[in-house]
Amino acid sequence: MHVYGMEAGTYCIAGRLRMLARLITGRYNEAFAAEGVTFAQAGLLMRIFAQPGIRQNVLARQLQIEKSAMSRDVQLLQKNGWLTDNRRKGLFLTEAGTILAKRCHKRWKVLNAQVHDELGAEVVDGLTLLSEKMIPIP
Amino acid sequence: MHVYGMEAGTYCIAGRLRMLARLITGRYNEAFAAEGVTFAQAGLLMRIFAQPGIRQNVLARQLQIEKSAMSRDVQLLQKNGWLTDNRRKGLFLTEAGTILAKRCHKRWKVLNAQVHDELGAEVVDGLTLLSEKMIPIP
DNA sequence: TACCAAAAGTTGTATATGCAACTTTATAGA
DNA sequence: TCTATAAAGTTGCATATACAACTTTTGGTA
Repeated sequence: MHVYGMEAGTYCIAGRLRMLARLITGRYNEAFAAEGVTFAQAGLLMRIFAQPGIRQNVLARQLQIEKSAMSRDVQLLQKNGWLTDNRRKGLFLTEAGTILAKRCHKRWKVLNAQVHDELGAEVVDGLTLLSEKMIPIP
Repeated sequence: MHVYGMEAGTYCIAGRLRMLARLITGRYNEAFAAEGVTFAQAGLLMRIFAQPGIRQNVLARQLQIEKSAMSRDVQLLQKNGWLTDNRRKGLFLTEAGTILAKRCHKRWKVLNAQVHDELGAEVVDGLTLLSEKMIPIP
């Protein structure tokens, strides 16, 4: 077997996904940094805005993240005064949280369009379909 | 504005990518666990097999991970006796490392085909093209 | 109401990763 | 050869995440 026999085959799709995820996450984080939040925080704020009263476990399922990670993220939002203090009855934004969610949404729209262009509609649509297929209850 | 006005728009492509990356990474890790290595370690072993003498910084660029993360991953491989001890002259596999790389490659082939089927050729090809476009020097 | 089991949420621990500062190695030019 | 600079590699630190154990809440039933 010659030296390069394995080369063409050694990529892992997982690696590709992770690499792209890192790059794109960086872009989102840069954009949301202007609002003083991370990509993850902005995403949560926007989702809670859209689905007030949503439970952590539902969000965790939608976003496919650990409930423990969700718990900590939510605690952070509350510490910043963006959530009401009745967390365990469902998640609701405060005034400040609502304002911030709207500001994030504006930035999101611009950036998402950019990224959509860069990645190409096929890939994005493919990813979207996959996500929907893989999430039990969106 | 009604409550669900923002809902359709709150997903972030970054989130989709990260979610899928988590899911798929889990699959690879499960498969490689039978060889006692993680997905990341297996990937490195296979790449060093294919490109003996490669430098850490080149690998880091190819995989788009931090050079610091690469340094630590490489140290781990060496601690396990899979790399020769001339790390700074380029990376070379030991006998044990070579054997393991080949075993990993067998598993990789099976799993990659499975994942390829599940995700669909369009998405995988799309991701592959993107990766190649985004990596400065493959 | 009282109790039990399941679901939801929290916390501890280990590991992974990004960023920045630092050290070591390589390279070009006097 | 010697030196200055850049490149490569390492380490420290902060944060993110997975997994597991634990606590709290919920919902059904006697």
